[in-house]
Amino acid sequence: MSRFGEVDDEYDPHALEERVFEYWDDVDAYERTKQHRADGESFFFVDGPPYTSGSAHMGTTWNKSLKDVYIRYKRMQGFDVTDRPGYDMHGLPIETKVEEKLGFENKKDIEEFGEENFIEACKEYADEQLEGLQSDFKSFGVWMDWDDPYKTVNPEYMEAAWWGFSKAADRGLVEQGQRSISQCPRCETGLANNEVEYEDVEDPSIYVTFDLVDREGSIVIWTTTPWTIPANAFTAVDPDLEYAAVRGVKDGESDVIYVAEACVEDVLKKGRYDDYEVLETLEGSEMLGWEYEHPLAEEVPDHADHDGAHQIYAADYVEADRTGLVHSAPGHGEEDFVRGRELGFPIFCPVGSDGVYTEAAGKYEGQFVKDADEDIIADLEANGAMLASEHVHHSYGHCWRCDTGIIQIVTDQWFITITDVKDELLDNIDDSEWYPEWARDSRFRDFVEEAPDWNVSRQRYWGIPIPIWTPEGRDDDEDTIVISTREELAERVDQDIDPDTVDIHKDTVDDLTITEDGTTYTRVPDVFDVWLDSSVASWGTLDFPEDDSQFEELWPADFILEAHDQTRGWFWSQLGMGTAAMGEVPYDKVLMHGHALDEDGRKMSKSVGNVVEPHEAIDRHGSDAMRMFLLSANPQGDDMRFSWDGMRTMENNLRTLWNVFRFPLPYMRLDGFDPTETTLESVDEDLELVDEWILARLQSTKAEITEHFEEFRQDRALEALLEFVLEDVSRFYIQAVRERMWDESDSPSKAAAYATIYRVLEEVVVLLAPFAPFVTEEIYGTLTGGDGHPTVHMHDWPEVEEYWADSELETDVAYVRAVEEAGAHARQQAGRKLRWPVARVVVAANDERVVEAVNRHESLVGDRLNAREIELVEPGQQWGELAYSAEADMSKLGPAFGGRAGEVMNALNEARIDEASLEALEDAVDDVLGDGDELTEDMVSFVTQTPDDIAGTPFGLENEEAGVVYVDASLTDDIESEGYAREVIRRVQEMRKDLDLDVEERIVLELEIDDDRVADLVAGREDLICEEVRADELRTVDVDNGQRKTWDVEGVSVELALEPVAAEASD
RNA sequence: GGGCCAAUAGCUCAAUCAGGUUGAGCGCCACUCUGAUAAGGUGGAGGCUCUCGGUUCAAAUCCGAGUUGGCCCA
Repeated sequence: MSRFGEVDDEYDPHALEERVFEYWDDVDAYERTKQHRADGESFFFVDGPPYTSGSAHMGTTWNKSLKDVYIRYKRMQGFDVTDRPGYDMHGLPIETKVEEKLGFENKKDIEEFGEENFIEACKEYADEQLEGLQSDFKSFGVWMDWDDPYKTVNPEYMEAAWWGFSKAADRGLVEQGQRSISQCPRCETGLANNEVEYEDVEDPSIYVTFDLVDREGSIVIWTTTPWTIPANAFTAVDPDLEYAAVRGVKDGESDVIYVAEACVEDVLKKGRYDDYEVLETLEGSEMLGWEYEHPLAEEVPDHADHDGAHQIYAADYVEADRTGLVHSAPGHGEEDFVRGRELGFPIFCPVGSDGVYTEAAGKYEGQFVKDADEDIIADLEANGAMLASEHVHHSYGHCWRCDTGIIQIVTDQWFITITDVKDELLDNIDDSEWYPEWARDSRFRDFVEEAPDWNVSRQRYWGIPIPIWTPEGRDDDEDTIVISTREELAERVDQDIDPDTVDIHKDTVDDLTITEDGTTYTRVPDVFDVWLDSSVASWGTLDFPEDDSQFEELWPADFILEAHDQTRGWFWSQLGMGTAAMGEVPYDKVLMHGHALDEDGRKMSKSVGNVVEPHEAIDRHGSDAMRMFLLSANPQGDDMRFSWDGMRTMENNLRTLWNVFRFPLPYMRLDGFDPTETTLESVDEDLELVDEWILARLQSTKAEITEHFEEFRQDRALEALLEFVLEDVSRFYIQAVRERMWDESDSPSKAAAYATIYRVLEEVVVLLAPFAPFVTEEIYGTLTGGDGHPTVHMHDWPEVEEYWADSELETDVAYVRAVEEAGAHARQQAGRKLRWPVARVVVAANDERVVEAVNRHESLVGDRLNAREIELVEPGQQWGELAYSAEADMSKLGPAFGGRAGEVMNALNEARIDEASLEALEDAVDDVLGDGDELTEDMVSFVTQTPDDIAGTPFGLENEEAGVVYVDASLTDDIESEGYAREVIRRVQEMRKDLDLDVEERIVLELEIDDDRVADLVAGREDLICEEVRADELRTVDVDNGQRKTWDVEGVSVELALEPVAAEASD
């Protein structure tokens, strides 16, 4: 780009972004930026791998934008940042998508299709999805190493998982065992807790009576899963809870039932008893050991029949809810299973992995459990064991992928027994720093404290095979071989394989056997839970252990950043795996952001139809605006509401930046301004106050932005930067230096303004580059020509230059601006447009610094407020003809007046007095002051009430009242003369614009004013008018080539006509 | 059912930790400027600070109980 070249008149994000993409390509911007930092201190960022199904939604887009902004920021600070993106490509979600595509119903279809073919189809599908995600991420300018992402399906990555797992096994943390797990009967695999989604469904709700063996009556249990009744082994009570024996009467017959005392009324009502009587109450502990009969003993002949079966036991999962007695089936429920094992019971589970009753279920054999509910309910009724049967709406777990209702069954699974290292896990949490802190201390810690052993085995195909080989014919966890690398695999297996080329997916490794000491070992057929894949990302991303060149230096990760759903996901799996394998937490700093919600704060969901696609946002407002909008949201734990309005605002902000940037370009070009020669340092002597001020503001803005970045509050950094650009640069500085740019001669002042604005723009663009990488690139290129870096993203992060810092000056100008704003307000109150001069502006200051500031900037204030004269009233002095009231300071009034403080405040606010003294004030509020009440200086501040013709407006900084600006709007002939002249000028300018005249074009003007007095006043300013509108003479005009128009100026009719001089000459 | 977080102007948020007359930006409306012009400036309207209790002279703020939303867990 050539320096100060022509740029688009308007900010057009789409054309601009397209140009920048091409430019990046042409100059290898990304590669060179990375290369530029290759020798820097390393910063190890690890990308949490998105799952490759579906495209990038607004949440993913937010996540990647955040990553990009911090990566760019760190790079600019000189760090060599690891930026390898990752993709999570294994797992059930992809299997189910592929099954859907192929029209498969269950595992049998897959087996017929062939494991190898199925795995290949999954890989193809995942790769397709990956490409879609990559192009989405690239489209909004994320700079990561897209040519070399880590993929969880690559052999070297799978090996990283094997290695980690084998380290955990070395520490004795891998075991096989029975567990009660959530099983998806369709996918025929166990699910991790975090793969279970809860939905509201209708289920049976039954109250069942178990007849007692040694005494009259029965106990009552409640359940929503009738299909677990066949597996009942015992019933649980709370030994400390009060229970009651109740005789209920129904249809003339009576039953004795036992329930918790608190539940008596509810249960009897459910059972539709006409009347009841409490026979006795007893503690749960007194019921322990009572024996009862299995209500389906005949239907299920093989039911649990061991010693101690069908008795009452204590358990801590009992609550005084429903009946206060809990039907317990250790072959199903997790708590039941744990308690059953404690009691030493054998586990009876008559249900297969497909949810169909086995032979052990007797009468129900071959039925799908949920379908058997009806039969079981009917049988219980027939057996007289049904107290009440109804239905209930409740939330019930479903498979996260196929939406099938899960069942709890006990099966053999492989575990990483992280409960054995719970203390270590909790200790390791403290080695990580979280933003926000509560995410770690409240949320994460709670989760880790309660986390059970990690079930890592899945009975599926598309995953990393579990690298465990067991002696043939056995599948227990004794004498196992755990393989850690491909090399080790090649060495130990009986078959001949090449470790460099072998793909270690299930179809390949299933056939491999190991023979050692005369024993043949075969692999356990399971694959890993997909969460184990990403849990090893901190070394998998380095291709460790295959490539050990970086691990030592980089590990653990310096920084990770994900949404709050990853507390139970990646944040946890990495802690678990890191601790099990390495004894350490694999990350130092964690930034946890929220989810992207719709405009109403609801979750975006396809079924609701409120999803905003990122590409639509880009189409409407551009990538830069979208990024800035996303990055303007607080990243620490809070959810973000998407807002089209917010998007538009960001685009408008960029448009203002664009206008600020292109405004000085024509002048700089015209004057041949060369920023390498005319540097800020070279024009130091010629800098005007406003230049020094904007440079000082720039320094404190830089400091503020960097501080926010270090606290992971890029939203606040952006806010500070935008405020600087919009408030300080656009609305104040540019306004103030415009006239210096118009100066046609080469003045030192103009050079100083150029150098200042150049420095400001350059640094602004660098500071904004991490947020808006496109527009900043183009601006930077235009400013630097060939002299800068090839890309703004190679630039160093701007540091505060103490030389230019000047907090006193910043404060002074802040006062001046406050005066100006208040003056403009007062003008409006007085009904005097800015075009009309006012006789004087009086600044009544409360503070000596205001006096200084206004003195130093008197002409600036005078110009801006179009005042003939600026008058100052020193602190402590009073300006004539003012009335006063008072404002109360509640922090003083409260303690002094107690309950009456509010009343006193109101009286003070309403009081009107002639002089600002406490005595006068006390008199005015006499009726609310009691005997001995006294007002003091610090309780009140006086407020002025102004006379006619004069409007006053208070001004100040941040709640501190610094004084009052009065505008004297009384009229004189001189003022009216200029005012009317300005009215004429402005209308002529508008007509010039209508005629599309060039700025330099000369005209002749005709001027006809109805009102004699006004005509005289305007005549006195003919020179001014001619000069401003570039009129050569005033005379009658032939409007064939020009324009004639009659205007209403403050009620006076003014006829104007003009034509260009050139046009007239050609007549 | 339990844990964590949030709730303040139409919208996005600040003020909450350390109690003292609720603020900003955007949007809307009116006015204004006219050599950045699909830009700029000024003003106005707009708040039972989610509800109910408590502590206090004083509560958006502290405490308790709810309601709604989000995430997590069962």
